[in-house]
Amino acid sequence: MDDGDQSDTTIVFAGDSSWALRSDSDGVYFFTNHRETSIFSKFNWNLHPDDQNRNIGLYDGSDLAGGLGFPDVDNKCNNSNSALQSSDPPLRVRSDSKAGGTTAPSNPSVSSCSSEGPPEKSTGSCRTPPVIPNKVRKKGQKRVQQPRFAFVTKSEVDHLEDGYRWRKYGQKAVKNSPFPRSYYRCTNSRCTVKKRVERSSEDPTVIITTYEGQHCHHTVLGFPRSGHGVINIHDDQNFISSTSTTTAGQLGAAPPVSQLYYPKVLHELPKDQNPFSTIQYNYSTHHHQQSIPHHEVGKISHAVPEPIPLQLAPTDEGLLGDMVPPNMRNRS
DNA sequence: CGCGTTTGACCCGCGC
DNA sequence: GCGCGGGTCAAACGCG
Repeated sequence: MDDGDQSDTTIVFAGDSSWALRSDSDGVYFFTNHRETSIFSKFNWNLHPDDQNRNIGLYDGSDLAGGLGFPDVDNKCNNSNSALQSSDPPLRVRSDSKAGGTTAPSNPSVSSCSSEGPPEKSTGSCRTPPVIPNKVRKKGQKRVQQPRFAFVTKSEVDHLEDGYRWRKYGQKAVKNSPFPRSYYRCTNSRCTVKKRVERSSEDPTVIITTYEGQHCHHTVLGFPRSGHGVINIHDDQNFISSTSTTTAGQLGAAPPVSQLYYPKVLHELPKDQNPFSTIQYNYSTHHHQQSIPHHEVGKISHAVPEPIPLQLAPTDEGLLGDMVPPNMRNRS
């Protein structure tokens, strides 16, 4: 059984503002239309410039590094991206003796990851130093974080394969939730990307994966693989999110890897049939859906027959059938 | 032995 | 100032 063969994903661009967000789902990035493009570009979403309707291809099949929400390989560990620089998190350095250096780097950004700084003990992380001492940080200076976004994914497996290797560095109990939150770093020594994985307390079938930062390297395992994708953008003045449904199980020869790279086409579902309306509602008060035109779909998909939204691959049914919202069952 | 996970401790920001 | 919750560290441990 390919766990994770099927999942349904809501992609939320959470704010790259301060940490003082009440929750990730409240993370708001203030988008205007052109800034949407900008933000997508940050993550190297392959926006088609002629796409006037904010349709987004997950990747164009030629860009191995351009997986869903992941950057192209252009040494972003150096953070040449000025936008990232501006939002570089003044990551903390433990001020206790264990942390070793408490000296603030001349450049508080993570840009030094590629060359200087003592290699981290086990991961060789490019956090050089890994964090900035808060005691050095100017008083009142808000801790900012890198651009981040979250995938809200229906899945039984907590850790969704996304083509990158992650090292878990922490786990915390989440208040008002029986499910812990796990913290991961990219194992690439030059990569600063982190992600948090937690299961929704409201819907245990929902995995919330929050990515922070940009990968500066290729995926492993030859990601992304062939896929099929449409992202439907929902936005209001203060918010942008997107939704796609995915399936990997229908790919047959494809290993049970990332759901993220096997998005189904999500047709324009009536709102009352949208199984994720509840989830989306957490982020936005209203949506409008748009689908990638067929010619765009063709550019980014092959090998996957056009699925019906939320249709389960046969082998998925036993495991995931219960995850299908009642209003979406018996649709095939 | 290297790599990844676990887990308790620690630090910080924030609200009261 | 204190308590709480979130995020991180790092020693210990497990596994291949």
